[in-house]
Amino acid sequence: MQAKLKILKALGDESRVRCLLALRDGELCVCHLIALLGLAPSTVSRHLTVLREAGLLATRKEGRWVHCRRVENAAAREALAWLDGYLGNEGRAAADRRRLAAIRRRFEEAPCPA
Amino acid sequence: MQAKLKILKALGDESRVRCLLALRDGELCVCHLIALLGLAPSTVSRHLTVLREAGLLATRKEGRWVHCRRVENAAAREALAWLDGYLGNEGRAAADRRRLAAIRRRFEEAPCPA
DNA sequence: TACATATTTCGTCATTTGGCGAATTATAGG
DNA sequence: CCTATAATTCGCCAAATGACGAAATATGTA
Repeated sequence: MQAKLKILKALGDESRVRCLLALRDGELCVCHLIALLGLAPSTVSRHLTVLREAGLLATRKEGRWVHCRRVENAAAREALAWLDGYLGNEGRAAADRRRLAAIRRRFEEAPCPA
Repeated sequence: MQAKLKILKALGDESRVRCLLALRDGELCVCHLIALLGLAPSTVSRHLTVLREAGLLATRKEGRWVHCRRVENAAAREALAWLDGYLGNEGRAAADRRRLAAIRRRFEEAPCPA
């Protein structure tokens, strides 16, 4: 029960939930998430560590950037699929999705302003 | 998103999850949950308040006893149904179910030892 | 090499959390 | 009434949490 409970605990924070929902459509780099959440880089990094340690998030380093994606194992997928259905259409998640599109575009032109 | 997030936060604690799973098979009185968790009555009461404020738990007073049950609305049911599937068969939950049967039996004979 | 960028780690701070025991409230029974 | 029982509320404490900024750690670029 401990592993899944850790997942539950990790889901008990709005910023972390927003990160996970933002990753529905594929990988994002940390600077995207920093821009999305509007929090200090160190704070976002901490949240991502919690998600990683809960087994919900995997990261991949590419040059200076760290790309984040959801983890694919059973315990994570079960939780994430439910999360998507439960919160994926709530106001905040929809707004984030729109903002994220803009952030993606912006980052294709200019470097990360984090 | 706030209401559902409150639910998520409420689910981020092992004792509260155990209470909710214990309530799968129907109402329980607070003293059953106290016996099940092995925590101080005041602590259990606090957890139950969190669950009630999250909209997951309803209570009904009958004489000296307070009976707890799961709430039936959509947001709660969605979360609880998922929780049952996700954690309902984990070791701890199964053990709790067994212990609960014993606790129920015991309480039919003697008064609450909380 | 020197510098800028992306991210993490660390130290600090205020707030929240989960636990307890003592006191309080409500109700049933002698 | 008085007492016992079931719960809750309150005050306390230690530990965890979420936020920040400063410093450290890569890594690409001039």
